[in-house]
Amino acid sequence: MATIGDVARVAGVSRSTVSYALSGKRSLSEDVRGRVAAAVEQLGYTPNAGARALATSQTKVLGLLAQFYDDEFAPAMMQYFLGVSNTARALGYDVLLISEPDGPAALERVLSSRMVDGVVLLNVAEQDARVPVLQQASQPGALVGLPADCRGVDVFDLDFEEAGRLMVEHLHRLGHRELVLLSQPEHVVERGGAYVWRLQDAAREEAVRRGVVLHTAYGPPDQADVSQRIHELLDAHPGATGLLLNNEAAGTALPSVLSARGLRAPDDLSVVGRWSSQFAQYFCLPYSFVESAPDRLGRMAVRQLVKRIENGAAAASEPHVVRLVSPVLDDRGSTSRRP
Amino acid sequence: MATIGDVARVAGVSRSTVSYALSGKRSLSEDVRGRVAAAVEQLGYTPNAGARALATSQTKVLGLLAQFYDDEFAPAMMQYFLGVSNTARALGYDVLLISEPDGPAALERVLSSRMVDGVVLLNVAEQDARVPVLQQASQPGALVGLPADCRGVDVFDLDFEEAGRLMVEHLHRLGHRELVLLSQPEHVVERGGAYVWRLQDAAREEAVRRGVVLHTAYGPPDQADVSQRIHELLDAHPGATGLLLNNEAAGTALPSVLSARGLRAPDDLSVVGRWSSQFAQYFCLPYSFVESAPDRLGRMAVRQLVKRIENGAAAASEPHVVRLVSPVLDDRGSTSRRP
DNA sequence: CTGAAAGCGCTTACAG
DNA sequence: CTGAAAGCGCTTACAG
Repeated sequence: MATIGDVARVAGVSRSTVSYALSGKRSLSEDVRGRVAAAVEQLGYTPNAGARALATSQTKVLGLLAQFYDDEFAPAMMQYFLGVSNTARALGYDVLLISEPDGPAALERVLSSRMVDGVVLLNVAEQDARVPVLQQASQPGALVGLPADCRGVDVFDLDFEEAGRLMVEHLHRLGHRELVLLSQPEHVVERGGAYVWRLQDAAREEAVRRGVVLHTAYGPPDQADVSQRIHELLDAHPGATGLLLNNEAAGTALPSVLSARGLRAPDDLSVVGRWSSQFAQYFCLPYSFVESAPDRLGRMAVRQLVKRIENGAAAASEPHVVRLVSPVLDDRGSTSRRP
Repeated sequence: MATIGDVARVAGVSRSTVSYALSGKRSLSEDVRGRVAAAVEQLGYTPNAGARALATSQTKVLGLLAQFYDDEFAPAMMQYFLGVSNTARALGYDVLLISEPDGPAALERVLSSRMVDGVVLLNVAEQDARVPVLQQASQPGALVGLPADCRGVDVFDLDFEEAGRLMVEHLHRLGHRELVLLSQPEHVVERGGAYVWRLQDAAREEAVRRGVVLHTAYGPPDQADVSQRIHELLDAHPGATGLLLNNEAAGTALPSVLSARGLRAPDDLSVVGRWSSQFAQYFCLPYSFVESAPDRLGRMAVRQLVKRIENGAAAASEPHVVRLVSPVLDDRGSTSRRP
């Protein structure tokens, strides 16, 4: 592997000159610049990333911490990855993917060994053991998900309260007075998936405010039973004219459930889900939904993170942000005036 | 941030002694070992990964190259990631996630800058521009997917030919004589997704061999039309008693299509898919399927890759492998004797 | 406009 | 059993 010394020798200049030629940090004569470029070309020289990191204390790598659970397929995760990865590259950073079960330990490891200039935490729970680790670290971090303690970190998330209100409001305006909300399985909530109850609680409050009856339920522990759960809910609440889904698997199962019951959306039942447009597209979901915009959240998190990394002292004094993205309803025609 | 020099000072030993104490590469007195441990503890010392990489020429990082396409949701991708990431960590490696659209350039970049000790290529197409880049590199690589040219790389993939034969054989044994196979959209094939026709061609040959009529079709370019495509196929081939799916979206859409037609599996139609068990579980797919085992393939690829990285000279002489994993049919009861 | 030199934080022969 | 020193491949003040 060619080193900067090899390039210098071939070009007949010093190593520092090669370095400056590559970084453009000082002006060089046409002649020297040309000789260096030729030598680089000839030797196929690429700077060694490790050596550069050691000299500059900058790795140009971002850590991406994802939490996986055996009982989750996490279909939105991929979109987060893409949003983070693409944005990072556009800003000159690579992404180190950390998916260890023990998130706090993994975070501590990559941070203290200086493998990364900053981190993005995905799937942040309300009480998330990774957050205090990050708060102690010298590198900045951006979170996707809303923890109880947001000090010293930048936070991005969908405004799930607003999403809950939006879903209820939308159907109330169409004349519906009795709704059912099916959320993720309860174990998602138990491990700190605060977004589930943030949406649910807000939907409940909005329902009360508007005089709408709202029945709420969690998805079954095993997604295989989700069709049955939907059947049970519709059986239990025959007066309900609207179904709200905060559960991707329920969305994919719903067409056959409705078909089995001889129901059609929106004629017999109005339906609103909450998932990403990529998810809707891939699984051909014919329902209106609140867009959860995972790619956008990933992008926002990385932008803010890189800004903090590169602004150095200036950024350190800038206040940290908590940005809750307003949900947008993508109307696919699965809701209509109450029959 | 504490350095090895700080630890040495606090422990009252030399920096090399600290290094040896940490690596265990030479025996030290109880006393010294204890003092070093105490100093490390007291200072919260973690070795700087970049400095270590520079000194050892080993980054302990693996590159993971994934190709994403706008028209794909790639539900299996996540399982590959998990298989790769978990196995890598278990073997002491971190994973750099590379998802740039220009795969060959990205590969060249991380390889020549020595950011990684080796790479795993996902989604390898038959003619894959990343493969020649890898073949020129000094680091080893493992592929998931079967390229035309396998020289100098280790290759892992599901045996899609065998999968195609297995699906046909299974239904033929149950007395079925006319089948329909719905594959991925054609654009997946066009960009080199050889696995699509590897399965399809083998299924065709097996059908001919067994005297079974096999109708084949690609999924629609837009997955949103997949339900309609299934309807069309069933309309066009009323005599078909078995449906084979090499298309995840078709699997999730099928329940409502069957329901709409008043059909039931396996009473009216036998169904066999090809996807991962995680996919089947999350989307509650009630059909028998050939397990595509993405996590297992990821694991195998990483194991082989790490073996090559760490065996050094010994591994270089070892022949490269092309391992096609035999498919396994997970019987969920969606097939039965021909009515 | 260019170069010699120090330094980033490790590891590992070499020496005792 | 332990230490002084060289070296990994860069960058960047410092000097001219």
